[in-house]
Amino acid sequence: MTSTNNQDPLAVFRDHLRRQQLRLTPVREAIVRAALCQAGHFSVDELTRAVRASGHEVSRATIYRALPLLLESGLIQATEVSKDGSYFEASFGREHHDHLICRGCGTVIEFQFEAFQMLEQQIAEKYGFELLSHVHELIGRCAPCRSGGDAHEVH
Amino acid sequence: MTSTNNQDPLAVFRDHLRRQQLRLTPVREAIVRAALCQAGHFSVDELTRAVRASGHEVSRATIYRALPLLLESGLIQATEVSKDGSYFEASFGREHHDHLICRGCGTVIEFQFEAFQMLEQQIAEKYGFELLSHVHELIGRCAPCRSGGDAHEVH
DNA sequence: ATAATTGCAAACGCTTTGCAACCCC
DNA sequence: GGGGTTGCAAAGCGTTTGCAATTAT
Repeated sequence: MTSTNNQDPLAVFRDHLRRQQLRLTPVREAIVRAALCQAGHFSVDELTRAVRASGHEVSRATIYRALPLLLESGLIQATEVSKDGSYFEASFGREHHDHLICRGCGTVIEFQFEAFQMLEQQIAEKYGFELLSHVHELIGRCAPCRSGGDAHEVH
Repeated sequence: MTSTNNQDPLAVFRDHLRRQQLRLTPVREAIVRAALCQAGHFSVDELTRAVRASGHEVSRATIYRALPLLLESGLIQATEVSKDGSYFEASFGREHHDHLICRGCGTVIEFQFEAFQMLEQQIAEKYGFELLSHVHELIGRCAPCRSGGDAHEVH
């Protein structure tokens, strides 16, 4: 129950900016409004179009520069839509597993927990989906990184 | 219990290639070997370095062209490491939720299931992690796409 | 022999950044 | 008026692709 959480999101945003001596410009305001109006998930391009549709010229560069501010102030969050690709792992003959990842040093621990699979199956069925695959990653800080202070930066 | 599953991975790969009238070249063989030797997760660059370290000149382009073949033949899988960014959603005042995504039409359904959170917490503790966030996406085919045949391609 | 494979370099799409003009505070 | 903000265009980065030479079958 923080003080700003029940306020108008724009106030939250302005406070966040002020705390860093940054400015609330009309363009940024339009970006915030547009972002909050988005029904569900949106890409940078979709947000850009939405801002422009609201009558504000804006360059993609400005959107890109504003996004971190919206994220920091908690108005939006990165959806982490599963990005198939970029990383791989050998799977020949291996059991399925999910990942526990340390944000500090990048360590990846594999874990298996059948209970998850069953619950996932139930949810898929509930919505009439045929389940093909899933992404399940737990992101945290491992014991060494928690005590050791700053990140080690590996992977 | 398919016929090839217990064979040597290279045989699986060769079979897969042959089925499509593709060729097993020394370079591809080296790529397969290197991929299977990788301890855990690897990027395209890491794989390229590994192949080169094994004594084979190879261009990144060739690696990129070979990866789909390894994926199709089931020797490796895309890890889908959470790619923070690219997609966002408004989070101001919203409850946490996870996503059920249709591979056919891109529909995203949000779901909440407390049981997951508790299990995740348990796993994190088991490995001494402080849990910061998680990514949990179920990927499947929605009812319309299952019956309607081919994808609709939306989002 | 013939069609697949390869490396190179150019093209691509998305994101970041340097810079000069601009404008909020 | 000073320092943050913006747009533009250029640069980056990872991935894809056209092409001519090469090679597996």
